[in-house]
Amino acid sequence: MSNVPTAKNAPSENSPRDFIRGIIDEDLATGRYTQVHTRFPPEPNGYLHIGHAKSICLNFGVAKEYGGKCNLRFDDTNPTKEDTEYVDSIRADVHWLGFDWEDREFYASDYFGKLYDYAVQLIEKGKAYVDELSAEQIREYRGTLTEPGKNSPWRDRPIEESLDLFRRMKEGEFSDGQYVLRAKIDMAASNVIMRDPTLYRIRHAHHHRTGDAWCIYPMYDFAHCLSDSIEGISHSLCTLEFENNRELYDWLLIELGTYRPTQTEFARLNINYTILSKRKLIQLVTEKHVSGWDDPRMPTICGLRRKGYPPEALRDFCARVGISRAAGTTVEYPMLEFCVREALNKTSPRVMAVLEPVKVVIENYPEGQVEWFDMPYYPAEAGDPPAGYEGPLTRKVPFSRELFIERDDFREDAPKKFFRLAPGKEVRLRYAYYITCTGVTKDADGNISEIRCTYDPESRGGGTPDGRKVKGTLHWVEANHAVPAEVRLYEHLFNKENPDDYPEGGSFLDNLNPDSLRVVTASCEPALADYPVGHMMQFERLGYFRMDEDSRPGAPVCNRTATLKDTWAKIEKKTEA
RNA sequence: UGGGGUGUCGCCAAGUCGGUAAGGCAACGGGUUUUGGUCCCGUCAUUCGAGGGUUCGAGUCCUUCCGCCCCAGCCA
Repeated sequence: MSNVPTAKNAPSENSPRDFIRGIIDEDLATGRYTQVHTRFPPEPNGYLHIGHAKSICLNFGVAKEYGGKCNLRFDDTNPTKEDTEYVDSIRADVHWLGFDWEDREFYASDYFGKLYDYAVQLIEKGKAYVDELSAEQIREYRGTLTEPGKNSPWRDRPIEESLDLFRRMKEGEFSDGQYVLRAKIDMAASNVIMRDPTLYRIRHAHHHRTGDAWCIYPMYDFAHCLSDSIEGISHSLCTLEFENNRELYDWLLIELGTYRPTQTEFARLNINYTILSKRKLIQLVTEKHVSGWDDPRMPTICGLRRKGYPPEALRDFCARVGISRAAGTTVEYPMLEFCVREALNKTSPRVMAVLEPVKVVIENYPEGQVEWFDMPYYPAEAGDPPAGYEGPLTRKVPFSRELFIERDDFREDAPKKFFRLAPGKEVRLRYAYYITCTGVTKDADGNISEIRCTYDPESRGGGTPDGRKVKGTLHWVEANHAVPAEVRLYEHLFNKENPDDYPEGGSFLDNLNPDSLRVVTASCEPALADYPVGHMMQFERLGYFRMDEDSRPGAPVCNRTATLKDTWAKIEKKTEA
């Protein structure tokens, strides 16, 4: 009755508008469809990446906005490439992204029986035939983009004969490649896909779900439209490269007289400095250019998750990027990073860690004394703790005579706009004291081994009675309580905006960035020793980090998710130039 | 040189019936600030791939041209 969605269920104001939602509005208004039913149909032959996230957000998003449904369907029609490892990862990734297919998890292989029956119907109608040309011959007979193809000598084989042969193909009487089932359409069609496309091929291979029950498998074009039809899909959304296949999609469903979904194509996602080709992603993994599918430098969902990208950031990114039919457009990586920072800024507790430490000795601070400061995880200006957060709001941080600060935060010869620590200059140590640099101690090689300072006892907490201002506030870690952490700093995996841009005879691998991973041992505040795997935090003034799976008790491993915006680096660069 | 698509600011992307170019990212100014972060405020397309045409008026209509993407798997 009345949860039949109509155009009135149109998305709210803040939902992104795009041509697909426009089409749905119209279909609902004209009554072409009365409900929105989409599907996300991955082939389980690899891990999902951020390009898939766009499709997932679109399909599940549109269904939700219109009060409809979205199925998860595995397009598992090619047993030689597919595996349960992939279906498991896909299920996990879609869930992690925040979408739920409820009880609608389907497999094209669920329909092998029905699909076989449809194929028989097509043969009976005289619209399909069993061909015995070899793969090479079929290619030759197909013609070229500018020349028509020619009919197979088996094209007009009697229906009964095709029926018999097709049955025997299924029974396993023939070897791989001996016969195929082809649609009888038009060998002169200008759309090459319509030149008697192959519908079924023989593959004596073990299927991850149907085992050895079948030795003939339907092709994508045959299985996909019918799977959509069987599931009652209204809007079958796919990427642009399937545009040419739409004619066959429609042809098959019309010939078979079944319920007819509408296929609509949209442009796939491209991001600069990254590669989203499944083939190349597999190559990166198998040739060990990365540590695995979930290497934080990978654009896979699991890689981004491990790097620390939150699902809401990915969803936000997909919404901001939008949907269009303009192919070959490339989104700039900073757009993704913006979404990540925006999500993390609101939810990440602040802590302190020093990536590249240099020692500071506070000459007038009592030797042996340790003070413990209560420091807020969620400083007021950084927003409130995330909704539902019930953990501690502060932690204890020790302070003493010997500290570490970031090497970058000190300059012997400070440039004009440098307002961090330098000889004679005063800065604030976050939440602690004001210190003034009195000099440096150097080792035999002339490297700074210690920065000597004095502190103002009146400035405890980070302010002074006289209200004097300091321009710089530095993060720091007390030297004797510092917890060492392995910190993995990531850069783009490729050092070229378009990794596929390489000279003749080269490879995208030539564009691999040798510095995409840098590991440092950071000095962290004690609280860091106990955070669980997956914990997200901001290292003040540095960036967002995530506790990695490789962490061990007392030996944290942190992945840098993203840096904070660094205005100083920009100023410095500009003054250099 | 066949067919199918597509071209709006550095990037992504809105632009009903033709009515006089949204928004986001980036960038650049300025304010606030115990993160050179966040936040706030401001600047940023007389022009819509190019040329013609129709019209009082065109990104939107007509026309010619140009660029880019996809299709010749028994892959999806």
